[in-house]
Amino acid sequence: MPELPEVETIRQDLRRKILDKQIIDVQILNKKTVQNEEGKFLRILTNNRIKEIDRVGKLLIFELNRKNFLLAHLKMTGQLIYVKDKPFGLAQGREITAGGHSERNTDLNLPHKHTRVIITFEDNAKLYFNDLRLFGYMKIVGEKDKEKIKLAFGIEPLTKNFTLSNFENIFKNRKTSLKAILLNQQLIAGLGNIYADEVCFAAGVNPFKPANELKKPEIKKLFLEIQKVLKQAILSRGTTFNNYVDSDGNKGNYLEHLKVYGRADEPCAKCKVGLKRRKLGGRSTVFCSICQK
DNA sequence: CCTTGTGTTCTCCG
DNA sequence: CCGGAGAACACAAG
Repeated sequence: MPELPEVETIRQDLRRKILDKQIIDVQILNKKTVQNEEGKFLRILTNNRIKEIDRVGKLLIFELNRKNFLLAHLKMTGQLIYVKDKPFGLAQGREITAGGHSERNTDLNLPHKHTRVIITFEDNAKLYFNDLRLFGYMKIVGEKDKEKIKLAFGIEPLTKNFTLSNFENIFKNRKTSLKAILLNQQLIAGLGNIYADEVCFAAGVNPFKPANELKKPEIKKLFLEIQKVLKQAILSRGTTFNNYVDSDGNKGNYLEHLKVYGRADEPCAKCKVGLKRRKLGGRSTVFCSICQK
């Protein structure tokens, strides 16, 4: 479940690894993952270079030469794993030394049965797009389409465009629940089920509360907590609940910071009363009925 | 049965 | 009957 902090972690790491390197080979192992005609995808990528890596919400945008853009969305179970050229005699990826704080949970004997696309660079390093459930995708688009897609997203919460007044406007004249607002990518980009629940708890607001019933101080608290939670999650390199790993195959460290997500029936961190779990828009939602009004 | 991100489709209301 | 909002569904696999 990569959300903004996880996708941002991948973006920052990959920027240092693959920028400006020539792509010498591309393999499509599962056609469903690539949303272009196969020949076009291979033709545009091969011999091209990634000039910059951008992100909007949970979507990665690799800027290529000649005004082409490779979009990559991980959806629920996608991974982008970078592996340097293997020293002779060692299995791919096994040379990485121990000692990191993070725990490796990915079989780095790549490719494996969930590898869908492999991009090879001039130094024989490889970028693997793995995806167990086949929801994720890669797609090459031109500049016009790229801009159109970016415009469809709402405010980026960690940019200067995210102002209290912009945020307040989102709540006006809307009857839907607070959490539905937070999850709506066309309003605010990047929050998913984990961070939406965490932000509601941190702000002390009930996720089921209708948007137009929120008071100004509640909106302000949400505004501040969105930024605080996302920044801390990025510093922790994201949350690994099930499937997520960074581009080195390492887990994120934010799991231990989660106060509500995945903690139904556990005591609330603030008041010690058992956390509740209810469905909201088909999504599991965990909250404290005492601390979140 | 459960898990979730997002695009599409359906329904409701003024 | 139109527009928009919001809810429901579809998808995928383990």
